[in-house]
Amino acid sequence: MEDQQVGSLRFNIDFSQPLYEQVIDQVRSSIAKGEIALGDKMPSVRELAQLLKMNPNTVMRAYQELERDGLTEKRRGQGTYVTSSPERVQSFRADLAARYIDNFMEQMKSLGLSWSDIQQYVSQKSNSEQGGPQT
Amino acid sequence: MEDQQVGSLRFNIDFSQPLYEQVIDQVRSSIAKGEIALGDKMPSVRELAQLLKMNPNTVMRAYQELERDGLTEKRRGQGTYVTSSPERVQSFRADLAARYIDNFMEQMKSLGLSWSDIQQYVSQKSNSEQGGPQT
DNA sequence: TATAGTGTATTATATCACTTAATACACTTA
DNA sequence: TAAGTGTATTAAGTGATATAATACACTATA
Repeated sequence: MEDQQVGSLRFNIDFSQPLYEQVIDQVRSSIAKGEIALGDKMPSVRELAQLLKMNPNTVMRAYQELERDGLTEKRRGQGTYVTSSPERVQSFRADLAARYIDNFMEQMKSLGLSWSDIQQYVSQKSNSEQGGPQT
Repeated sequence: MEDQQVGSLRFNIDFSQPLYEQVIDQVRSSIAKGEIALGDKMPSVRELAQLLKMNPNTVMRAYQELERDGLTEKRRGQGTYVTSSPERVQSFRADLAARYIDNFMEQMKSLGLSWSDIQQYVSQKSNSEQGGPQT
């Protein structure tokens, strides 16, 4: 429930998922939404570990996956930086979106629901809320 | 990869998820799609365990959650049966669909994607395949 | 009344993912 | 030289998952 802030990064950590996955997801999201700028310096492993009250190894694990995804770059002795390449962010975003969508379509298929069923549900939902499904 | 069949139930078990979750998901799906009829007898705990090469306790765990969901009923000394109530199946299906959809919308939001972005992706995908996104 | 087949409960054990802890090393900057 | 980077290693603890071996109460049936 408690939000943690470090630089332009926000974190909201709970116990519903592995800690390293939550760090990955929330950094990803910040980059995808442009909340943290390309080329920006990330908090150091130790600094983030202390802030989020977790072990440096746990943060390391998250940082390593972010680098594998091409979203961050490491510079020896200097630190971790958000990639400066908008293309990498874009392609990662597209890949991840495709994965999410495919997974979702599988779930709908397992319930025997069609795409029009889904559209109907979403349009109902967006009418009962303000602003609709757009971010 | 190997499909297992017992009565009108099909199972495809791998090691990507906990075994009991896979049993739950696949029985749910069979009921939601009407592949197994309302009121039908389910395989016994021991029978399914032997077929799927897992421990009876693991199958039991799955069966208990299916009953909690209202999708099955147990009769002492007789066995486990699919519920005879179409209403229960419908309401469960709606609940689960809502959960899936909300989760999906959260994922899209975390990537900064709008509902129209998603529709565009899905319509592209259904054009490059046969039959479209309907089941 | 036996017997076999139901679901259920218990106890023990094993494995694996996740997490923490403590420490050390190589590199870069100041 | 000192402080701050990422990284690697070893050890330990916890909880979820799964198996194994039994045992019990209930029901249908021969």
